[in-house]
Amino acid sequence: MADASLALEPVARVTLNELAYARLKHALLSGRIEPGASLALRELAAQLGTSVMPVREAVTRLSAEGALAVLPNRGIRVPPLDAASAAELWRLRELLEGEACAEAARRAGAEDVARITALRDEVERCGRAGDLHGVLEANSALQFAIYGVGSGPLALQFIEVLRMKSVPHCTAGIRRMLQEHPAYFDECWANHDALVAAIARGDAEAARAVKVR
Amino acid sequence: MADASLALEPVARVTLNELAYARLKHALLSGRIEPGASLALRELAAQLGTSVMPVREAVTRLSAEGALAVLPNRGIRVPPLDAASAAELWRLRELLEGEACAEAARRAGAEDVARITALRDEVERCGRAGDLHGVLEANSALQFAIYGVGSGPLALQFIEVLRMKSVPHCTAGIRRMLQEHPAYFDECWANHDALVAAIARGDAEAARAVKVR
DNA sequence: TATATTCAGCCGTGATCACAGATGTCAATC
DNA sequence: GATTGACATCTGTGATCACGGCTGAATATA
Repeated sequence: MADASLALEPVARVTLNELAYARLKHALLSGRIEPGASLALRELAAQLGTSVMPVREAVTRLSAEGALAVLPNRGIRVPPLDAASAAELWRLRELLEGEACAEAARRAGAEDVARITALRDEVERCGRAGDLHGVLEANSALQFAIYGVGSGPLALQFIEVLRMKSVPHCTAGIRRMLQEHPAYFDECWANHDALVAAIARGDAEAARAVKVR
Repeated sequence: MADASLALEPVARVTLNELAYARLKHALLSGRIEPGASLALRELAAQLGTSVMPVREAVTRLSAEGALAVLPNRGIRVPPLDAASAAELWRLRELLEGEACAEAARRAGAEDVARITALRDEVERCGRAGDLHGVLEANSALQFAIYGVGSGPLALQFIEVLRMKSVPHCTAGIRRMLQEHPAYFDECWANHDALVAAIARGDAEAARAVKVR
């Protein structure tokens, strides 16, 4: 019998459907899919270089999470967001992301704070450069870095779903603001600063109270 | 042109994959799938009378939600729950279900309270009869009736996912308790009473604080 | 010219087939 | 008798095909 003490990490078996899901999720979270756009299974499959099969499962999953909507015979869209759903979405985001921030404040060590501070600077840098895609990407990285400190994978997954549902509807507004009223974002940077400061001094309730998007 | 003022509800287009999902979800929530059991795509398809296709998408979705786990070439199981995941699961359930109870207490009308009271009685009746399946089913109905009062579809969906992940691991323990220490459940009925009473008098914080499972 | 109709093309959904990996049984070997 | 080897079988994954439904542009009709 072979010696089992090597403790080799098993090779990650990543299926094409997971890959397709990750690709679409990232596109959604970084604001590259707009609410108006119409996608098609076969076209996405061609872009990924696979058959429709993996894409179909990825889309089924995103549709189940409410991040995409499949219109019977007419393609795939980002579903519209009515006022009631939007209100619930924000309430849940505040509940879950607030709790995650509080937990991060309770548990963050010095190295966590340093990493988070660096990411905050990156967001602000992209913002001042007027780089919409960069802002969304960096902002997402910042927030998930914060949530990752105190929250488990399950909470992170819920937050991800909530963000996938809201980001596409915010992108256009953010783009306009970035072009027309860049000064508006000073308030955002101030909120970022307040959140990072609250985490640094371990003030959970202050961290929960800050509203960052 | 036809008169459009009839305001007919569009016919629900329910696909087989949604149906398969609903069937599996219900089986999970009512404790009919045990953590040890091994399922197979083709067997489930045969039970549903369809091809593997719809079942595959339903399982993909449940696997994405963490309610089922797909082992590469070895079948489908309820994933094991380690201590850390279980702790996070309960924390999130308390956060979300507590919030939902609080919201229900704020908004419940007399007819809501009446409906909820009737369901509570049904749970207790099944419990006293030693009917495990009935308890799980009725308890699920009771809690979702409560959550449905004050929460939107998104919150309900999250709660559903959390329960799908925890119910299978609780079933065996509940069954044992029901057979060996039925008196234990008096405490549960007391909690149910406390929750219903808090909702009836609109005491949100009391409703949030009661721990019902 | 304006309206109704048809038809070709594209869509998601479901079924079926092909394939590689993992398992467990059974026989051959030492 | 214990161990190892091969093989039949069952698994999920991915590709391909068939089908009914919807859309939109071109055509026919008044």
